[in-house]
Amino acid sequence: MEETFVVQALSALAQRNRLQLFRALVVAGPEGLTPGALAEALAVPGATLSFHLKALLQAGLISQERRSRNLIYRADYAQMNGLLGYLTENCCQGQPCTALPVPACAC
Amino acid sequence: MEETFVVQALSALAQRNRLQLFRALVVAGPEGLTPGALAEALAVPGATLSFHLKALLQAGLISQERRSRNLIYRADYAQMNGLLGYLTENCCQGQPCTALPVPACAC
DNA sequence: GCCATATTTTTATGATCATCGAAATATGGA
DNA sequence: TCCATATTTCGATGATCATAAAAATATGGC
Repeated sequence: MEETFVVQALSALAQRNRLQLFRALVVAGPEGLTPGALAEALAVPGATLSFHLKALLQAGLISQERRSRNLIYRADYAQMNGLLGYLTENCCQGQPCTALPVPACAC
Repeated sequence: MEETFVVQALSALAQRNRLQLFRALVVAGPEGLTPGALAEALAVPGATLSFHLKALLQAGLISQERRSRNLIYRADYAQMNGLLGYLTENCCQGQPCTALPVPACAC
């Protein structure tokens, strides 16, 4: 995993609106959510929401699919797991650590 | 875990210098590293380094201890694990997921 | 007490980010 | 084709961040 990608992904998550957005999508699971549903859930104006969804999308943390008139956003669990794993890589030079279970979400 | 803390921690990690700093401390393990060693390892001026160490410290991701003339910085593994767990909390409403192993580093 | 070393704080500058109203665009149905 | 709905892009504003030189501070040894 690229350091540049990791920084971008962490930047994307390091903001209240976007963190809530991402978590909502993580909880929603494979069905995902539309911008409309998210805007209502988080009580954020459409333009602001779109701005933040774009950031998460460009960071590769969520995906977008058109479903007729709606868009559907979903969390990208693979990227998320890669990101989490990166932070603990080579922890303690392997020495006194419990073998690092990379956090897995297999939705 | 507080959302405010999570955002601050993610912000702290969402920067190249700080990410490298944190990872270096994660790899270093319980012995930690001094600012001098870190400055040399990352090739960053002292003032810049100190600025970033402070951010990680205030975010609770690392700890500081004075050891005579040197300071020693260490990664805070508990906070890191809490942070990682937060991102996957309530994933997919519990449904089709492999039970979430929270990533553990027990250094 | 005084010096050398290690580290932090101050300060200034330029760069990037968050917000959201208004305008623009896409989509499906009539 | 034309309208209504869903969503995004544009644009302006204020706020926050990264950098690093220079000055300030802490520590231990002499």
